Amino acid sequence: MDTQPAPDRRRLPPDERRRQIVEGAVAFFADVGLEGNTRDLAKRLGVTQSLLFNYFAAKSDLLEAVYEHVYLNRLSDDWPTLLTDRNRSIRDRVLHFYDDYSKLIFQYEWMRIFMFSGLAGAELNRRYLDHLGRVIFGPLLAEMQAAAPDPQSIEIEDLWNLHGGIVYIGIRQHIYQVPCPDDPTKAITRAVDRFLAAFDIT
Amino acid sequence: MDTQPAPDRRRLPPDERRRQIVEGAVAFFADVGLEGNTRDLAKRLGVTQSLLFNYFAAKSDLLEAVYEHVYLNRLSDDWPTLLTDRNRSIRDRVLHFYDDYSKLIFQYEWMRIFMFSGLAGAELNRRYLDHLGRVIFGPLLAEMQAAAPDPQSIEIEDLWNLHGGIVYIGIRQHIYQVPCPDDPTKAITRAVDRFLAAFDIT
DNA sequence: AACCTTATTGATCATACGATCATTAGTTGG
DNA sequence: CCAACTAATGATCGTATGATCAATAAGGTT
Repeated sequence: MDTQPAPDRRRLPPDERRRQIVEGAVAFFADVGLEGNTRDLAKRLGVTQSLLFNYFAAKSDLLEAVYEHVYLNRLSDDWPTLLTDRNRSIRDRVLHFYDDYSKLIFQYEWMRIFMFSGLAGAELNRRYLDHLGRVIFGPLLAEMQAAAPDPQSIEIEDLWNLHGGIVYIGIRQHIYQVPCPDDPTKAITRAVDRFLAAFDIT
Repeated sequence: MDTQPAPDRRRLPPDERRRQIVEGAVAFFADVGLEGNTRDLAKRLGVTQSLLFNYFAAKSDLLEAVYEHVYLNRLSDDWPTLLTDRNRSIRDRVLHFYDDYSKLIFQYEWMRIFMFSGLAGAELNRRYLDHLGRVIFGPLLAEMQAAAPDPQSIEIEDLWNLHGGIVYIGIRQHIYQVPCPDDPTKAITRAVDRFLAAFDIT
């Protein structure tokens, strides 16, 4: 047996250390919740608890950085363009969107931190869902109505239902941690196809 | 202005006090999460913090009572019977079930405590979902397969998708607290009808 | 009305946690 | 190789929190 390879690599460049702390904090708070304590986090990072306060004046500031790290770039700007590209079938577009989207959100850290902050009443979640409604489901509803024989039959609430059924896979996987399909693609495809068929969208 | 009407109604019968504490604790922990502290709970109840420990040896015991109060009778024994009653149409049975079920679970306290305990990794949630799968979705799948022209086309995962889309209404309402339909009946009915139509179940 | 039982309280303890700061030691530039 | 800068540490503070227990007083019984 040899000596421990890196007993304590102290004195990282501040940028790097900060990044390390934030990424560790994301993983940590995703596990234990936003009320996880700074001592346990420091232990997991292999640094002292006081070091955290050299980089963040208060725990709430660290949580802000965690939010920013997790929420940033979670919604691609390309999706509205993708969803309104009438050179492709609605089915193609929706499946492509949910393929991308599920890869982004069906992740342990995102799912859990989103849920933790939602339960804490964070405004961030409402803003996110509002954004999702305006930027994704608004245009998508218009596209579907344009493609459906009876446009008035589709409502925004139907889209939320489609969405909820899909998101629920991630909730089962990462929140309740019950057995569910490793690859959600099949379930998503079937749900989308049922949805489009119901409105006679081809 | 008069004196306070009931400054402190002390000395309730133990059973009644215990019930009052548990019910208050359900509401309290649903609001602030399972890590809410006993002093705030006592303040909300209008009793001293130490009184709580006369009824529960530890906070964890109080939480057990909260779980029991919230989870108990959340799954009616009648539903399996209802769902397998072939004198009624599948549509009737499913709508009836989700009418009952949504009334039971689309409640602030249930939704939030279920989510809080799920995030905390509680075995209770897995047991509940497992029970749901065996007692509700198992029989329901069999009924649908018996009623569908192509029985093999329906999978249990499709039922979870239907379920998730419906449950997501409650999640939006009570977890994220975003605008959503006051009465979910319409959205549920539409989702169920789309589902049954997709499998040609009449 | 006095008494007794016990539900309830108030004071208190031990620990957990966020936050602070003087001290230590890793790294870089000359 | 040394000095200066500062990243990182360790000790410590104040408060919050779960839990304990002797003292108190509400409410029924006689």
